[in-house]
Amino acid sequence: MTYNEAKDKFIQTWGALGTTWGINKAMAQIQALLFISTEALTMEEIMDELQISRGNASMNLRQLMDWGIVFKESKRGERKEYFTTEKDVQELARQIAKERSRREIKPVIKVLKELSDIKKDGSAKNDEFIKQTKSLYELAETADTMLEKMVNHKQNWITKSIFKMIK
Amino acid sequence: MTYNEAKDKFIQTWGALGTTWGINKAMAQIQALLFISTEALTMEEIMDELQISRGNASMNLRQLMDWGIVFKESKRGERKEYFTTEKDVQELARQIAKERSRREIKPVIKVLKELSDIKKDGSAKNDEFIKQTKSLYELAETADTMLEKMVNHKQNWITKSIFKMIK
DNA sequence: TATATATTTCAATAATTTCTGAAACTTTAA
DNA sequence: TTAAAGTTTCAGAAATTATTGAAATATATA
Repeated sequence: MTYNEAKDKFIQTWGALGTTWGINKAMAQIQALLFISTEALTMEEIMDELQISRGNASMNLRQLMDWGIVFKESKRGERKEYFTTEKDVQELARQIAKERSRREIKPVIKVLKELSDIKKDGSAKNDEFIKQTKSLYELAETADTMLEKMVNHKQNWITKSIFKMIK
Repeated sequence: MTYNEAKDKFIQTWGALGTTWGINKAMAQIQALLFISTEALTMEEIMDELQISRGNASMNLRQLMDWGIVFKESKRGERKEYFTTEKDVQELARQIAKERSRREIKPVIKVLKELSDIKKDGSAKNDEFIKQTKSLYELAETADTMLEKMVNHKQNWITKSIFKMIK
């Protein structure tokens, strides 16, 4: 496999993986491209490599920046902007975990708490509802707390704690 | 909030969460409905509760069964089938983790391994590609191994190991 | 200030995914 | 068998999501 074939396969694979996890293809592909690039790229270069439109590139770069995993760079004497991504996989994973927690998990936890707090009326279905939403709430809380610890832990936690985790 | 409002909100919230994680809304909602239900439901009841068509219900129930989180039950003397879901959240989480690993993570790990194995040619971009895909491969491997341990561990691992994990 | 360069926005369009409904199929029981 | 009840399949329709491209906006330089 040549470099270009490998590069292409990587970008395609990353885009497809993103899709199955609710992340739009272009967004995942832009990040993939930056991730293996030796230098920062311009929007023009990204559009060209991935064969996407200016608008698409612009919108997805903005989203990636909102996620905190892509950054703008200016080169002195140059008018246009250059883009890079977080290159450290641990940091990348942490940042993504942090954002997904903030955007998607935390709000759901809040709802689950509310819901499991409806008052008892003694009926079986009501009891079941409270029981089930409460246990879901507890699981989500625990999982999110774990994610949070991971997010706040700056050293490469994962390799260190894996065998400690389930003893 | 009345029981019915709460129930509705739960189903909606669960459907919406599914959507952001690449799971189709009806599928998530059917699972939610079964999860809080005191008894097994027929397809008819599911269609009626969620206002979805027969085809939709049938297809998504099949998928949920393929994921191993919804089961068919037959009641003696009754012709139609009844559906239930896994009621234990830990087991539910385990099963979902197991399937996502098998379907989505493992295949990507395989590709990453292949890609990080392309031969060196000394060029900077080639070196960078190998370095980056390799570190992604290693992260994915470690995370997946962790997931696997979780999956194979039958007791409520999460509450037990959380504080052990990051010390 | 005017001009060129670069970026963002957004309405229109395209692509993809989901859903419907009816026909085909299966199963049970009379 | 035949009929009735239940389920699956799938082509077409609907809904949702992603993408384009051009106008509007912003920014730097002469």
